[in-house]
Amino acid sequence: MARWEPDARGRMLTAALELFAEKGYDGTTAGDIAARAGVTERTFFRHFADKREVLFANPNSLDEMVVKAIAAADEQATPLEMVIGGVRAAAVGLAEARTREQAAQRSRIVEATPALQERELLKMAAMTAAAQAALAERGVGEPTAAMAAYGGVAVFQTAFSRWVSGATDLGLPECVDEAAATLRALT
Amino acid sequence: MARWEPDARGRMLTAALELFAEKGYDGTTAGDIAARAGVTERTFFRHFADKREVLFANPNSLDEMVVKAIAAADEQATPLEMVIGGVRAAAVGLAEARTREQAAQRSRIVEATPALQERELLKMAAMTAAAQAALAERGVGEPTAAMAAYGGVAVFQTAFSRWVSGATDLGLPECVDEAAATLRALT
DNA sequence: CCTCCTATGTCAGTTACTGACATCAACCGT
DNA sequence: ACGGTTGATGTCAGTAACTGACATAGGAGG
Repeated sequence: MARWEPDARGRMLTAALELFAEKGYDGTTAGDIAARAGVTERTFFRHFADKREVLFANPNSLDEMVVKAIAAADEQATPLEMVIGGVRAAAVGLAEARTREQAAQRSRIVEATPALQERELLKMAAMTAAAQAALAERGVGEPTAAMAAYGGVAVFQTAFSRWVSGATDLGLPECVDEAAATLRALT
Repeated sequence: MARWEPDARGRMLTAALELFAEKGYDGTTAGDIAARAGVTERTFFRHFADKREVLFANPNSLDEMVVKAIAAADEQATPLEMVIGGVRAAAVGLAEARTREQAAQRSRIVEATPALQERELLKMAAMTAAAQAALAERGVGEPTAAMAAYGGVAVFQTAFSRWVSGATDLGLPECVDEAAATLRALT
């Protein structure tokens, strides 16, 4: 018999989601989450760098998918097309990992809490930086790589927001296509 | 004679900048800043919602300038051009308020501290939302307004980053023009 | 001269973290 | 089988970011 119940991390993850939904992010302490998961607060902070990270603990990071897709993109594609292809791949991955309702519930929590919005924005900025670096790897010059990365991530954010809003029946990848078309129409 | 020295807020502002430069953001406590400004920690938190806000306490908010410029934009302009015009106006305002060296020093502090990056991203997101709302006011439809706002803010961020980097002798507004040209060339 | 207003001080309390050290099942080599 | 090592956890004390409640006293206004 194991010394402790297995999958402490998983228990904390679900406990956190439950508690955030019940009492809100600010209304639940790290100790609350730990208690419901049957561990101590100290253990919580061993698994998550801070309280916010519980909501951002993704095994299959979107960044990686974006980077891989950019690295594998067609030589003929423009930088913007490469990034859009990347975020589309990430969208496919994300939609496989979660149902829209799961994503929407998480989104509701994040949108209700500035501290969580900040963290989400930081993750998006990391994705932008990763895309930019991947473009540089493909030989895209500096001001262009930055702008293309921003554009691609903007497409992703717009698409995601529209997807979870329920304003459409489209899947997330199709929302990406839609947002990409909007971006192209801008100029 | 006044009961206290006047301009406590201003003293805290400069004390914070000094201390962050001397000991780093994480190395200075709110109490340190208050002490150097000759007030108590409690007073610090009465003036600033949290420790991060000391670095983001701008009297003339960039958002306002962007919004005003969009409201005043030429009827013929495309949504993207409206936002770019807005961030250009903000760039002019910012360059009037601070020297490049001041902006660069502040940038160094922010870039060295994830917590401050998050806050900066939140401010940029607020600017995006403000621009989007201003576009909506001008009758721009939803997916387009969001993408145009993202694009314009991306231009601003790229321009600002290039300006403070010292890689060019251009002024901030000219960096905006440059970044805008890069964005237009993307498609 | 009295009164309210406002900026500040004081103090106690909560919560997010962090470091140091202890514990003990499980695993690994002999 | 036995002993040493490892790794995930517990325990505990401490720091720092805030927050609420209440006290204080100059200054403005009647």
